[in-house]
Amino acid sequence: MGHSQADKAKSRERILDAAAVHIRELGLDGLSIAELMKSAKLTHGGFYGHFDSRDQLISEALAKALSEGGPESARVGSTNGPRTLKALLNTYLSKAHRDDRSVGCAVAALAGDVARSDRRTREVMTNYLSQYFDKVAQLVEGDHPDESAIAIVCTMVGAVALSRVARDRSMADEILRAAKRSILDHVECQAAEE
Amino acid sequence: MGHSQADKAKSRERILDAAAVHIRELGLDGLSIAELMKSAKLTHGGFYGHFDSRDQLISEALAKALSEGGPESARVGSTNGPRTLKALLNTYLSKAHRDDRSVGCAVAALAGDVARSDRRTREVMTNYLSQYFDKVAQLVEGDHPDESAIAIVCTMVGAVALSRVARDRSMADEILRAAKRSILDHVECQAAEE
DNA sequence: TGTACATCAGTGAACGCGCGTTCACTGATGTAC
DNA sequence: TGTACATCAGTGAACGCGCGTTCACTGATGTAC
Repeated sequence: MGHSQADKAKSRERILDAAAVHIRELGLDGLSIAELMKSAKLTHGGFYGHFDSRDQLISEALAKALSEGGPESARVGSTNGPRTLKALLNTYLSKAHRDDRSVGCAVAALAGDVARSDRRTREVMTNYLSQYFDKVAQLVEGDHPDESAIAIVCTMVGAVALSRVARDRSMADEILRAAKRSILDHVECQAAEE
Repeated sequence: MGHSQADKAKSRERILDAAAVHIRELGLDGLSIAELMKSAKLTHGGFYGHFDSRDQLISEALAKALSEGGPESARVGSTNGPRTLKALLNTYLSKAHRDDRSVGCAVAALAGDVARSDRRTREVMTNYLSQYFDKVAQLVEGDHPDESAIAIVCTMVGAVALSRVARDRSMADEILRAAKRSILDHVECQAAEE
């Protein structure tokens, strides 16, 4: 085994990447360090050379998962993020996003888990939400863009979460469709008011 | 110890009541049978006299939690449930509902957990959602009450979940307020259109 | 260039612990005479 | 009414297991001469 700083940093990155996937698939409680280290092609004992504790890993993995965003979905405002509300909704409220939790939006997958978690983990998602609201606000017009943006994000997150619950395929699809239509109706309706 | 059927049924009910609270507080993974039985004033060995397995308990406890609804919130259409959309939102999107998960809406608390759960557990929440959408649809007017109702429920659930994540109190409150205002604006705006 | 040594990322056995589950037992109650 | 027995809800010790965490060790690489 080598021991350059660069190699160690790469291992840490590999663990974190795997963890960001694991938590979205299995939930915060579902991640096991032994399984995680297998995914990163390492033995479980090595974990504590990179992280102080499971809790620290979780909060860092959540940050990583959030930064990956979703299927281009959450990366609003980034260079290649969606430029319109409609484009955002088309990716965020897509069947592809619903069906692949492992690379999707961590808010939709983990909000319930994070609400029960420790201070640091909640802070990570809180900070992300705050920025995310702002970015979505830039995509909406009307008298209260900030208020609208918050409500739109609530609808988006709720829709993906509920669509993943529904065992009935047509109901699951209908949830995504209804949320998208309703959000677009809302902004059009408000625009017409002026 | 007695052994009448009535006594046994009462014990089972006590376990189920406690479980419905535990899962909302701790998540589906957070419930421990030993802790649960302590809450029900029994020893943990007795559990299997009432349930076949932890999984069976979870799906029944979820049904129980859902039927309890929330702080009068989810019991739309029941005798003492809210009669208007505004009344529903005032209870569902209240600080009291956000701050007491243990008796609140199980969808807001557990949608993410249930999405990762077994078939039976997902079915329980799916069936509940289907009925809930219908009940909310009865409270909205406009051209597409079903579609609107689904989107409204997504917004409500998302808002409570995100408000529970936010560590910043004012941000948490703002999420509830924005969701409420936005939903009411939406229905008014659509009504004005006609 | 070649050898001797120091470094330290990663290994894998071991730890105590709490989990879900099983089961032989207890003892209060209901039933039979 | 009083005694003997059957029932069975609940008890509590025990099970194997996987968890998070620790630690003495390994062995490939970098450095010194």
